[in-house]
Amino acid sequence: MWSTPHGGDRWRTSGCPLHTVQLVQNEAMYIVLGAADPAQEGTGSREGISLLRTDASGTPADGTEVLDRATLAGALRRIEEAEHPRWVWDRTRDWYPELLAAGVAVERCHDLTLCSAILRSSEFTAGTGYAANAERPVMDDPPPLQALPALPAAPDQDALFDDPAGPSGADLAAATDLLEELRRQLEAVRQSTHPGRLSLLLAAESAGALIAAEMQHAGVPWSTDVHEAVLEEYLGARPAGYQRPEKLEALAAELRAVLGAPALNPDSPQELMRALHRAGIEVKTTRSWELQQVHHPAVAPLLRYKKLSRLHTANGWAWLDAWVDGGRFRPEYVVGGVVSGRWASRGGGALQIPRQIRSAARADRGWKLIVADAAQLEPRVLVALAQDSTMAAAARGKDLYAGIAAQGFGGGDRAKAKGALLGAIYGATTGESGRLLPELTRTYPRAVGYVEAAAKEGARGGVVTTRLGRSCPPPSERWRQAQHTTSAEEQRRADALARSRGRFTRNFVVQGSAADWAACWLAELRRRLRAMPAQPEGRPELVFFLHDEVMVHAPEEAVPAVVEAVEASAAAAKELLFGRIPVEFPVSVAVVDSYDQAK
DNA sequence: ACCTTAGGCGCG
DNA sequence: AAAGCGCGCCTAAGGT
Repeated sequence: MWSTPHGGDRWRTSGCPLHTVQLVQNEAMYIVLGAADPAQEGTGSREGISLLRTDASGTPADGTEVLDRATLAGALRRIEEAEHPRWVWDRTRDWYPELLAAGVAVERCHDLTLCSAILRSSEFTAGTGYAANAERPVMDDPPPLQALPALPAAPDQDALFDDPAGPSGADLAAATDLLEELRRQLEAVRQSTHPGRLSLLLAAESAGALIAAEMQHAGVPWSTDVHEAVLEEYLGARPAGYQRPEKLEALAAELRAVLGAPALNPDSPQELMRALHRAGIEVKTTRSWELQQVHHPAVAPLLRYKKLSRLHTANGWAWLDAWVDGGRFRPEYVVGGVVSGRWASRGGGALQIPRQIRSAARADRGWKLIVADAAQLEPRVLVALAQDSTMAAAARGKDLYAGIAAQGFGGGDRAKAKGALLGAIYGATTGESGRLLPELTRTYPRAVGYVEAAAKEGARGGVVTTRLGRSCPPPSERWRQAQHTTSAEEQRRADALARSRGRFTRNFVVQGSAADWAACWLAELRRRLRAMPAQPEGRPELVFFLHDEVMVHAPEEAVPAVVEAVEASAAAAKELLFGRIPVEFPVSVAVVDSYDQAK
């Protein structure tokens, strides 16, 4: 029986069966890659790559080896095949794209920069002194995204390591320094309050860095023809230069006529607002949802214009020119780009591919897309975190919200159940979900209590932590200053700031733990895909990942095995995070020719 | 001529 | 049907 009437750790969540899943392999040998250390090697050359072997505790196994840049890729391939090490480097994104371009893939790594960021802020390592010692130039935060030059659609990867100004060039850290940092990190994990969870998180994060580079290398198979056909259908023929497409211009003309504003530029919110007011349409903003409430002949063409204009500017011909090359869409994924552990992206809007154009993402002939997403991931993660037995019972089926409604919540209305639960996770205060919160709290005190506690901790300036140990940033100095004030006016501002931070931390524990789960899912799936035998056409490849959704491009013969791997990996991720608990994390899997056919 | 911010909207 | 979380990217608008 997994449910006991009161208190304590009611579910057995310890004893993650790490041996069943090889995400974390402690027996793996580490090989540190960095610059040859001039002091030790006496070469004085920064061109050489130094390679240090260590055992699983970070103790050097034998002497260093210095590799020539020109022969590096070949040497790494041989070592990878013979020794299956865990490669250690400062930043995966500095090494791996070039290795992939040279045809070298590695099984696993330890990304010192990403792991450093986690360990520095994690509450689990607060007592280890790691944070105080980690302030070293090589482990500094990556520069802000705006400071980085935008990448072209397909980075020129012809020449391996021949760019002296490249990231693995002159600023490469000495391997001996990196080894020292690795040992500090391993020690921090050992001394932490949850070594098992943290080592899992570091392994998953590092695997994510490998996967991000591999996905950018592979790209999403993308049909320019299909995309252009969609654009022509919605917008008309491709315009010359920077003109509006035909159908967009026609809508603009209609709008000008209906509003009696012959010079109106509908792209200008200010002009649009004035024209709407002159026509007697009293809106406070020009947002679509507000316009939808209004009955006026201008509304329909305006909404249509906005929709098409969005398609044209965000994912039109210019987007195709910039981001699709050689039949592949190659966005850049930024692992560690979101504090919650989600990935960010840069270029091409990879996290916002609109439904309108998803038909252009299509499998090669003889191949399929396997599109899988975790059903209602965040609510299920909350159930597991909070160990809410009542809600777990509602989560037995495939549809958690229907299960909650079936337990009588909201008068059995599924939409109300969904709204209330998501509202609790996001911190809604008004509207229907706000009104339903008391009932939700009465019915599921543990689940609601869990996010309420996180909100309370954040509002008082505290830090909260995900299941595997990723902690949110502390409040800024300005936030803390604002909290003790005397004037009533400033106190209201301070309270608003406190509530805002509360909503952030409330959501952080759920979104971040869901990201923990997804990272393990993805890493385990990659491991299983790599273990599959190659088909004559090639082997399955991960081509896309979006928070709780993955896409695999695979030869048809491999499809059943891929589907099985997707599902097994989801089950494995659950056990890795929570052990054997009575909560399922079902994935819905679609085998399709194009992305739009999936849900 | 550039850079930043705001409004708006796409995705989860 | 929309407020409450996390993002990126577009244009217009308001700076310097």
